[in-house]
Amino acid sequence: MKLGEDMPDNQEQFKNLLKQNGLKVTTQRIAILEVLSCRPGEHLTAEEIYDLVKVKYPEIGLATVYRTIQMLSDLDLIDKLNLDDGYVRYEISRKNHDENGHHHHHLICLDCGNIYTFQDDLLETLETRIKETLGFEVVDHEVKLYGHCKNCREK
Amino acid sequence: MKLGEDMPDNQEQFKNLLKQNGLKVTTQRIAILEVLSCRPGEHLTAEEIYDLVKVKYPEIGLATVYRTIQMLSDLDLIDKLNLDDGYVRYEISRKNHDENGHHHHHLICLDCGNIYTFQDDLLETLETRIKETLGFEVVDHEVKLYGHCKNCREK
DNA sequence: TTGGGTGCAAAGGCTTTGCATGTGA
DNA sequence: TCACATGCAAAGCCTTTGCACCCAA
Repeated sequence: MKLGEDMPDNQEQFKNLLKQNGLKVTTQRIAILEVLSCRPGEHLTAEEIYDLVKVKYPEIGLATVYRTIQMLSDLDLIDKLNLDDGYVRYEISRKNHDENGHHHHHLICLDCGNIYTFQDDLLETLETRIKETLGFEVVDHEVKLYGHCKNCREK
Repeated sequence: MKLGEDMPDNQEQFKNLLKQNGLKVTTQRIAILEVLSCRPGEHLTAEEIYDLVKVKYPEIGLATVYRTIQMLSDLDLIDKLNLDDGYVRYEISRKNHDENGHHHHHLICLDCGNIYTFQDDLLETLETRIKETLGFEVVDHEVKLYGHCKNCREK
């Protein structure tokens, strides 16, 4: 996604979504979504989002960030990622680019901490098999793969 | 695993592991491991473990439970499971039954909250492919599948 | 105008830590 | 004996909540 190209569309969509849900379009909400939209693939904590929004909008409160994050999550506009380090992280949803509505997967480097993402439909087979054998119908999944990234392995 | 059958072995192994690591064998540590060993497949929070241990050992403190849990996790004797509900859950590790050292996967029912587990090596293929294409070497993974279980679907 | 939104500070809730006492080796 | 372990309570830390003020519609 390029800045100033898809972004305005994204914002319009967001505004409409708010209105459709009886929510108000506020400067704070727009600012928070913008921060996340400008950083696809980054996984920001609430505090990090707070600090980034404060650059352009110093009056914002941390509570507003938490409330907005929750709202964005409810609206499926952002994805949660929990790395068990005490922070919950968020990134703009890529659902638009993923027909089946599934989340992408994360590769987490144990050495440098970088997070890489990838799309894969391999789990489709698995989910079909689970439904047939266990009667469990999968509607969503979260996959985290831990290991050593290319850069760290070459060092 | 049956009570009074594999359990003593498990305990002996545990005691040796403690000694090997310069740690002391205490009543509390044995009691906590026992509670977890007797409940394979259950996913207990620290508080739940605390309550269960208190039945046989009422003097134990919650801090000891937290400290022991951390130790058991470091020794790879228990697995962590985070369902993002504010609690971290623990279960006795099944690593012994899993040659490659990988964790099993979790099926989480969105209706009743029950957690089912399954073993699968389908990810092997995926991990090989990831190594070939991205140069990322996977050493561990965590897979959570959310959906509707058989019981809930039949209702 | 007016009900939802915001900012600030206080409260919550799980987990960790400090410290004096206890105990396994 | 003595270093490690435990219990209790206090502190930490991320997140949520209460409330008076504010502002989008």
